[in-house]
Amino acid sequence: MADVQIELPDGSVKQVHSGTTPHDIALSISEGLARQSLAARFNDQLIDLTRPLDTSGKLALITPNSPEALEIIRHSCAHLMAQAVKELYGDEVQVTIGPAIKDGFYYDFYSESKTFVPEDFPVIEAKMAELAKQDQPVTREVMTRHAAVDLFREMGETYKVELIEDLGEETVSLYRQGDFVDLCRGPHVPRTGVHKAFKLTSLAGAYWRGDEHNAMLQRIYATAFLNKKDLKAHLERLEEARKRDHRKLGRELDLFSFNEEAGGGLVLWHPKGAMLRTIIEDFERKEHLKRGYDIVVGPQILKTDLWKMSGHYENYRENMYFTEVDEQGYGIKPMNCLAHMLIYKSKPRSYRNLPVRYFELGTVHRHEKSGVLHGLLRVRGFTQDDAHIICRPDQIDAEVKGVMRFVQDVAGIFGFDYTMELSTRPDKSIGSDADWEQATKALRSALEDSGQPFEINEGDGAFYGPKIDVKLKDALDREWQCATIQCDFTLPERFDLTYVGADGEKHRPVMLHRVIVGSIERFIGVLIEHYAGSFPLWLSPVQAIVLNVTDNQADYAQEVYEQLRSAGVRVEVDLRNEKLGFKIREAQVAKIPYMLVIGDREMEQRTVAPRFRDGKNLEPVSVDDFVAFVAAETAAFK
RNA sequence: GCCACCCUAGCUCAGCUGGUAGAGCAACUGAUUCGUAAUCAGUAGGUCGUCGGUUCAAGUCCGAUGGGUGGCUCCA
Repeated sequence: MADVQIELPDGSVKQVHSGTTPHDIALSISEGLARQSLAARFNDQLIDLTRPLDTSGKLALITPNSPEALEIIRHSCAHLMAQAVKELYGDEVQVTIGPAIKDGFYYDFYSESKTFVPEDFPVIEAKMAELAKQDQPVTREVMTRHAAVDLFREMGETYKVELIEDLGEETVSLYRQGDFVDLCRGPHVPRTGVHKAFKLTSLAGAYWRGDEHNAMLQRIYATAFLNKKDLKAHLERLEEARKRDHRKLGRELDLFSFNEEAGGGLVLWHPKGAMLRTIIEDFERKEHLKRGYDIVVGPQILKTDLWKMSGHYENYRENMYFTEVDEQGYGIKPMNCLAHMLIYKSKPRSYRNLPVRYFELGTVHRHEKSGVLHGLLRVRGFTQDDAHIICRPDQIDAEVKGVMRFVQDVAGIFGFDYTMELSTRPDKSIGSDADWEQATKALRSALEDSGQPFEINEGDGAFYGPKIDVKLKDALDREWQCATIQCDFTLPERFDLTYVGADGEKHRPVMLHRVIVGSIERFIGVLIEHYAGSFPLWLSPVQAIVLNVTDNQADYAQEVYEQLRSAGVRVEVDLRNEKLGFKIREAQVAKIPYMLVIGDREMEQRTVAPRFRDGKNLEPVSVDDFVAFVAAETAAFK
């Protein structure tokens, strides 16, 4: 048998016989290492511990401390769950796929007769624990495609058969533990006994291969960790995240509500929520004016014929609301671009006056499928901080960069981390190659200039142009698209937008659709979770509340309240005959930044004693000083 | 839209295998005037999402429908 050279991470080289496994090598180092190891990395490829090595190369053992460990454990745990399900429900259920995902794993099952319910979880978990306790060896075997197809067909696993047939490989690898066999690339942990900390978390429907025309599978979500302590910590984190759910906080802080008689996905903004909106809208108007945008306002409904001309009727009709009066059809706007185009078209344009930047806090309505509605994050009526930049082709680059800076500035003010994606030309698209190339280049160069990492979604652009998407995360780490910049070649064409160039001829401008926060509703939803409801002073719907200790200071407290209110501070006063501790608690629960306590001392000295919501008491200050403080903080977006 | 689950007082929740509803908080009333996260006592409040069915009898079982939750598909 030929020798091979195995280089270990510490640089040492072991001379071993071909066919030696990573497990053997681990054992030669120490028994503890061999016992702990879960898998191995050989020349940048993850392999099983029991995989014979027949070439020289670099080997690293994957132990629980390795970054890859969790993913391998979760993937293996998905097999354990499938094994348990097969043992419990046997031929009633077919297995499909079961990958590791962020924070856990899932497995999709198909069954005509068995419907999983949450009550099955403890039963499945118990079976998993039983199989883990048996510490069955997990073995890999390789067979030809035909043999594998025959095997799974015999077992009645038609989904596996389909997978193997579509794989197009001559040989496939299977993993076996006990009586359970699954098609899988691996690698897997060596024994089922590795699984000590797992929990089934939820049930969901999922289409086979993600296609809604396919069968609906039953997906069981679960999670697994290296040990029980990590699992417990993870479950506690989830619990914490649920506390900052914007739907819960929205009710508790009395910001907004929904009403089923009004309709799903239609937000009712209560006074405090509407205040928050107003603050953000005022901020938006100011920031847009600063950056050379013009504010415009379009109508809520436009004639159906116009939506036909724009292509929305053809491509977006099922998402639109229509109405008819006096035999004239109208469409309620799902986007703001049409009115902006008409404004542009209202008079001849010169190349000298481009770009035009039309900004509108435009309220749109889209009929979203009922199952996708989600608090403020996915609604049917929302207001976008929408703008359309109509420019010469040579101006795209500078305009896109300007928008990117705008996005970064705003993200910085709110303290958001975000991820960015560039989506390029899809198969079905319109516009010339040159247009696409120029626009994509402009977007890419703006992204590169931003200095932030970004991902590329090849072929994921809109049919009318490439786009940049910026995504923010909610409390549960789900990503929500907020800002987006899209190049559009279609609408200027369809609406015959032109400008007169230096040559006296008519030319076609380019249009950029862009939003900075996206939908105000969604943004506020994410914002609530981001701040866990404790908004910074400049955003707080109520910035301060005046609290008197006893009735004795009621008149002075009222006077302070009026003084603050007329100075522009968003302030409330609580003169109820309650103990101070009670009033503080209520203000605290309402997450009001400053409580201004007034007792006899403050009344005598004509001051207020501020208490911040973190519990810290500040030195008593005069009302004027407090007003100045609020103004300074607000100006600094604190 | 699809799959599963949920829907009891304003909120959070109890209500066993069917025998026409209960708590805490909030609200209201009264007493208490008390300096940094809950003073005490009392009162009121629900045709158990809606419609239909089974049953002598349904919050509890069945069906439909509305809304919601977690996903899938789609998307700001």
